[in-house]
Amino acid sequence: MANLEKPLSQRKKQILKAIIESHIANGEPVGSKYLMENKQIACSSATIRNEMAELEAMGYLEQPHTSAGRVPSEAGYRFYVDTLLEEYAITTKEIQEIHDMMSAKVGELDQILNMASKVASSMTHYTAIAVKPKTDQVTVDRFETVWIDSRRFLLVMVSSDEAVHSKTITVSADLSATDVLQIADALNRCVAGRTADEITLPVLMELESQLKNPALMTPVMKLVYDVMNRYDHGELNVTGLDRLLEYPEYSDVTELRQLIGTIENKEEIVTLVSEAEKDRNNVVIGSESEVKVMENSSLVFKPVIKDGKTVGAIGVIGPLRMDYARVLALLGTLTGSISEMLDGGTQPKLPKGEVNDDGTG
Amino acid sequence: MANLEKPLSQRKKQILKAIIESHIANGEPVGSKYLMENKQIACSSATIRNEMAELEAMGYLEQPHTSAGRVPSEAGYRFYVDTLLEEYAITTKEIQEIHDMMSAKVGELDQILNMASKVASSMTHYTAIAVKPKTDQVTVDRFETVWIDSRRFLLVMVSSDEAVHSKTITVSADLSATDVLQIADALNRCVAGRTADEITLPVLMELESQLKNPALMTPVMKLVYDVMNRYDHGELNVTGLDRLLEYPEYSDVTELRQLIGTIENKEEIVTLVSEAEKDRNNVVIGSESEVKVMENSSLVFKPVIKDGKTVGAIGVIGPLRMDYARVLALLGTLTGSISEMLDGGTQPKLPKGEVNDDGTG
DNA sequence: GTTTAGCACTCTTTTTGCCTTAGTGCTAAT
DNA sequence: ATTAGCACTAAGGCAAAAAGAGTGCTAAAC
Repeated sequence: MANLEKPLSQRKKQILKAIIESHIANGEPVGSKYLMENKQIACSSATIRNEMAELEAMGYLEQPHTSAGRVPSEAGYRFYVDTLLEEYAITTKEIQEIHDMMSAKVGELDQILNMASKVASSMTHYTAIAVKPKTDQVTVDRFETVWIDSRRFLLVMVSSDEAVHSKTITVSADLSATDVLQIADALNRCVAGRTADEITLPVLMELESQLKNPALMTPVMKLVYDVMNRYDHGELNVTGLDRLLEYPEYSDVTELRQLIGTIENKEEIVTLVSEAEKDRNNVVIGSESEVKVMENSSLVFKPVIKDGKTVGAIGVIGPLRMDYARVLALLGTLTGSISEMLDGGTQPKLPKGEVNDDGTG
Repeated sequence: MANLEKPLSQRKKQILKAIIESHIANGEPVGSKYLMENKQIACSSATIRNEMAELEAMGYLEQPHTSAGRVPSEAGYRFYVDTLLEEYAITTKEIQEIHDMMSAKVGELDQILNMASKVASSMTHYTAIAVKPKTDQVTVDRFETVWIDSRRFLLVMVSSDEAVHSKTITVSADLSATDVLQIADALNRCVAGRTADEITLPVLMELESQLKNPALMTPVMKLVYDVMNRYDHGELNVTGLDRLLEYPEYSDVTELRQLIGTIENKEEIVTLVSEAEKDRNNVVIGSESEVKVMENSSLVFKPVIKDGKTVGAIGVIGPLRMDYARVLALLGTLTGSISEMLDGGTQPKLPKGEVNDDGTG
C-alpha cells in the first residue's frame, strides 16, 4: 500500500502507462502476456510480471484476485494523470464539431453552458455536467423599479459583479407608479453599495422610515438578501446520465443508485466544483473527493472563465478508468471556446448586438 | 389477443382484479393456487385456471412461459384503471405529510412544482416529474426599458398572460438613457398587442424606422419572438430518478438506458403532458403513448390548475405494475393542495407581500 | 545481476447434467 | 358448471467437472 515516492524507472513508467491505457480502453484487468504482445514492451512477460509485482507493492496497481491481471489503483490513476499522461492531440475534426455545435447557441450563459454539457457528453461518451458555481457575496449598486400593475412591480438590481437581476414582486396593497419609484429611491439611498453584513438594524430602520408603505419591507428585503448572499447558490445541469450505463462498472445496482442520487441531488457536486481553483485542471479521482458515493467514479471539470472570473464549469463524470487525456483535451477546447465567445463583452458572432440572461451580465 | 369487449362476469372481474393487485404488490406472476389461498376466491384452483385461460384469450392476461402464473397485459391494466380500480383511501397521515412538506415552500410556481415532484417521488417511491407545459402563443402588451450602462439595458415585457419577462440586452453601440426609453416607445407603438403572426414585414419596417439605432433590431426582436412564441416551450424537472432502480423491471440495462434517455431528453414527455386534457386523470400505460421507449413503463400525471388554467403538472413514472390507485389519490391531493395555494392570486401564508419569479406572476 | 523460460498453482468462469419447483392444461368424475 | 387428479413443461438451483487466464517462483541463460 505504502507508496514511498521513489522515482519510478523508465520501464516501470512505461509498463504502468501501458496497463492504465489498456485498462481504460478495455475495462478488464491486464496481464503480462497481453502487454508484451500488444504494447511493444521490450522484455519478456516474466520480467513484466516482476515489474508489476513491484508496482503493486508501491500501491499503483491492484489485483482483483490471485489469477487475474492487474488493475490500476486510484494512486495509479493519480500518478498517471499527474505525470504520465500525454496530451491528447485533439483532431481538427473534433474542434470543428465543437465549434459547430457551440456556435448554434449564441445566447445566454445558461444556454451556452448547457449546450456545452451536451457537447461534452456526446463527444466523450460520459455523463456531463454544467455547473454555475456559487458566487461570492456581492453588493447591489443600483436599484430600479418598473411599475407593472396595481399589485405588481419589477425590482431591478445591478450588482457589483455587473450582473443584472430582476424579479417581479407581488403585493397585496395598491401600488401607484410613483410609489414604485419611491421604493427604488429609498433602496438606492439606504442599501445600495452595502454588503449583506453591512445591512444592520439601523440601516433597515432607516429604510423602513423612508418607505411609504412599510409592508413592502419583507418581500423587498428578502429579494435583496437573496441577490447579495446566495442568489446563485449554484446550479447543476446534467446531460447524458444514461451514458453511465454504458460502463460495466455501473452494473452494480445499489452503487449506481447512489451515484445517480448524488448527481440528482446536486448540492455536493456544486460545492465541490465551486471550491475548485480556477486555473488548474480539476481531476477528482474516486475517494479523493469527500463525496462518499463517488468512490468508484471520477469527475473531471474545467472552469469557464469570463473576464478573469469563473462564471461556470463544464465537467464529466464517469468510471475511474476514464479516458482522462481525451476528456481533458476536449474540456479544454470546449471551455476555451466558450470563454472566447464570452470575453470582451460583445461576441464576434452576432454583428450587431446580443442577448443575455438576467443576472449574468 | 382480440378483446371483443364482452362484458366480464363478476367472477372474472374479481379474479382479474386480484391478479393485478397481487402482481402490483409482488411483481411476480400469480398462479391459481395463490389466488385461491390468499385472495378469498370462492372456487377451486381449477376453476380459477379455467377463468384465467379465458381472460388470457380475451387479452387481459399474459403468460411469461407455459409453467408460470399470469401477468396482466397492458389491456388488463387499462381495464383495471378504467373500471376495476377502487379509490385509494388516502390516510390523514399522508395528507398531513403532503401539507407539511408543501407549506415549507410558499414561493414561486417553479419552486412549488419542483417541491411537489419531490413530495410525489418520496411518497410514491416512483420517479416523479414536474412539468411546466408549453404555453399558447401570447402577445406582449407593454414594453419597458431600464438603462443599465452604456452597453446594456433591460427589456421588460408584460405579456397578455400577465407574466413579466425581463432580459438584459448587450449591444456594441453606446446607449444613453433616452435612447433606451425611445426603444420602449417604438416597441409599444409598433409591436405591443400583436401576436407573432401579426408581426409582418411592414410592421418590422415601421419599427426599424422608429428606432434611432437600427442595429438594435436583431437582438430585440429575437427576444420578443422568444417571449411570444415559445419562450415557455415547456420545462421538465425530474426527481428520484434513482427510484427506477428499485424495481426489477428495470434491471435490463438497455431498456433502462433508453428510459432514462427519454426522461432526460424531456421533449417527448413535455409534449405528451402538454397535450393532455386538463380535467381527466391521465394514465398512460406502456405503449399507449407514442413514446416508443416507454413501452414498459407507465406515466400517471395530473395537471395543476390556477384560475381555471393549466399552469403545470405533477406526474409519476414507473413500471407497468404501478400502484395506480395510490398514485392517483396522492397526485389528486397534491395538485389539489397546490391549486389551493395558487388560487386567488395572493397567498394567505405571507401576511404582507411576496416574491415571484420572472414570468410566473 | 538482470532477464527469461518453464511449470505448478490458484482462482474464476463456463459448461453440463440433474433435480426440484411451480404452475399449467386436460380428462374424468361429481 | 365445478372440481379433483395427474401428466406435462419450463425455469431455477446446485454441484461437479472442465476450461481458461494469469500469476509466482525456480532455475537456467545472458
